[in-house]
Amino acid sequence: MTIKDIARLCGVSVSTVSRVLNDRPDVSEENRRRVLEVIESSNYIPNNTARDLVKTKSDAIGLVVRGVSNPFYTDIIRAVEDSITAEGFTMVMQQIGTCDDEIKRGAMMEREKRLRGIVFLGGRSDYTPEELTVLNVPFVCCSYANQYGTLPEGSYASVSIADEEEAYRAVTELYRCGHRRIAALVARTDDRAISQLRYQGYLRALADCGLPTEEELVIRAGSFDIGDAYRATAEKLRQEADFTAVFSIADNMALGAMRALREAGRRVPEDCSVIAIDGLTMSEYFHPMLTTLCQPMEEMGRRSVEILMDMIHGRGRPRCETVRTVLRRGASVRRIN
Amino acid sequence: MTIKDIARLCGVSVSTVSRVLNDRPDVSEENRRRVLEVIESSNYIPNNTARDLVKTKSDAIGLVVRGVSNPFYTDIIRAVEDSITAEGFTMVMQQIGTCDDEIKRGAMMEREKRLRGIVFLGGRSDYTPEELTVLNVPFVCCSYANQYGTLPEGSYASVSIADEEEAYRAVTELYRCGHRRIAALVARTDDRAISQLRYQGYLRALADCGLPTEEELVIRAGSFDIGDAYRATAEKLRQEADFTAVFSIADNMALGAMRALREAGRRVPEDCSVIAIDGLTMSEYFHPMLTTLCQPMEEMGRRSVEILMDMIHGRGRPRCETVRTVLRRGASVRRIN
DNA sequence: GTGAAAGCGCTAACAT
DNA sequence: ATGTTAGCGCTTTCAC
Repeated sequence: MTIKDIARLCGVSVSTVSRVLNDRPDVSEENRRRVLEVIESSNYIPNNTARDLVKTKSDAIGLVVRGVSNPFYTDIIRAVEDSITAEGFTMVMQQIGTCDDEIKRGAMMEREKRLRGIVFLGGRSDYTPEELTVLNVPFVCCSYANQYGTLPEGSYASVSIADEEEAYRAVTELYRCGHRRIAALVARTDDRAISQLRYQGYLRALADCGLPTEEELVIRAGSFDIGDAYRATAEKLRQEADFTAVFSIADNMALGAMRALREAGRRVPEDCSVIAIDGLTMSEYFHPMLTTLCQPMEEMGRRSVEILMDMIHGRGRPRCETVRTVLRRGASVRRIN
Repeated sequence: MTIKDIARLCGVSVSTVSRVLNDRPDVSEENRRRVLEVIESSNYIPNNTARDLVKTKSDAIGLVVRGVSNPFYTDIIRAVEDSITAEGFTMVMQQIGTCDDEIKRGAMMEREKRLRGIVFLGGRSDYTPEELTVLNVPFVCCSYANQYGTLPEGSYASVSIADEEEAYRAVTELYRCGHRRIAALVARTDDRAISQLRYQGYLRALADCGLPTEEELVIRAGSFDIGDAYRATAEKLRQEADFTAVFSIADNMALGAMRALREAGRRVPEDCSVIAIDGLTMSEYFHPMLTTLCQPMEEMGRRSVEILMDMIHGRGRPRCETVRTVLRRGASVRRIN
């Protein structure tokens, strides 16, 4: 069933049918009604492929997700998908490994799929202007930004929290509660992305509080995976590392750490406090409830798509939005002063 | 950059370039090399849209996810996406609400996107042959099956656990541990899908164990959402319902229930045991560790795509695979006999 | 082995 | 207001 068949069935030309299909005004009411009727009764659905071809563009937005093991992305993916669909576009999602280059993969998808835009979830924060030249459609970085300042103002879009500052805030919160031996649970300290940024916030907070930086206090999990965090924390505890609080760069990792603490006989928060950043729903159900800086995930997904749409429709330059976290006080942090 | 440009650059015809692009044998080695060279150096990527149009089919597999709030789907979505990409196809994902009709949405997508196949995640279990006629491409039901037997053998494909039986198994496990007052935490009892099937398994188990069915023992959450499960359980506890164990139809819901129990002053498992079905990674990190029947999620996603590929490539009829769960004993169930 | 040409289903001038 | 027609970029006969 093609547009031709509909045209024949209605006794009109294909252009008339096409006009009805695209809600053009220049069709007589009578013809419009007839065409609509036939379309309805024949169950006709236009071939998007043909439409895309002639318009030399599709209705697809690519979502490139880097690092699959973080449940933090789940809610964002949902919000992104919802928004994209609500805007009349289609989401094509592709996951890539932590070692893959999201820009290259995005560029591939862009051309193969004739994408109209791309949302990157969880990428590096230090793109160079040169490597971005392969991208010819608007894109927006969701949940991370160019926080190393390697890109000129206005040349890219992002929606994220201020990772370094929020980490700083979390750590000083522990300091205010009297903690002086504060450990950091990180994925890596050199990923040029979220983990490194939050680690830097941790370091700055320690410095500002007049606390020394010690390798003993850094728990390196290697990834954002809950199991890795659990094992790394367990190992650190086995070495009898001395700390009264843990700042985890992610909720997910904090939950792994809490199990390790528990199994090592250290109660949270009596023997060790835990604070994290992310605000997973799940964290509210743990015992003790995790104290965490909540990212507005639904909003972040939504805003990302809004910015992308503005760019696609030529409304304004790319812009970077920084959203604030909200401290959700659970019961995993104890005052000790 | 189109195929024409490449042809011109190489001094050959578009057909020759097309042949090279599609790995046809009938091209001279010399031409092939030249074309490949130019393609490489010019960064040319074929327009998939045009290819799809002429082949009257795309490389897209649709993933229709129904009910967004269940973290159980996360891992499956990942496995499905990985497998689809590995097979050289593209995943187009669409989420739909619990009230939407997945078959209708699938049919829409099928035609708009020229899908080659569809994976349904979380649908009803009682399709009629008639309503499936709108689907003209192979599809596979992932994580649920036609367990009401409304479809003729060999007319659909699925990968799932035997929901009713696994629920039966979970409940009898509680019985064996001495529990006689066993509550069921369900989403609904009439959704013609997973919740109802597992509830039926619960009922059968009670009957076989000679235990009466009581409304007092049914906690109706209305959805699979953790918050709904938490609230429903809290409400049931406020009514001082009398039970020593809870069978939750999903891990996620069990975690909500455990918080409600804790807040009501009931310790798990000392005062109340909890068992569930799903096997979320997260459940291993809760305290007490949740005892649950684990579904092989990664395998389920992978197998679904394998079956779909077989159907797309005309290898064999649709088939239904039932996978077994594995009991992961946590610490949430206590023997009381 | 290679090229010319006819479409795939649709949109968008352009003509009427 | 409506119809005619030329492509969009590619694959695939069908000649040569």
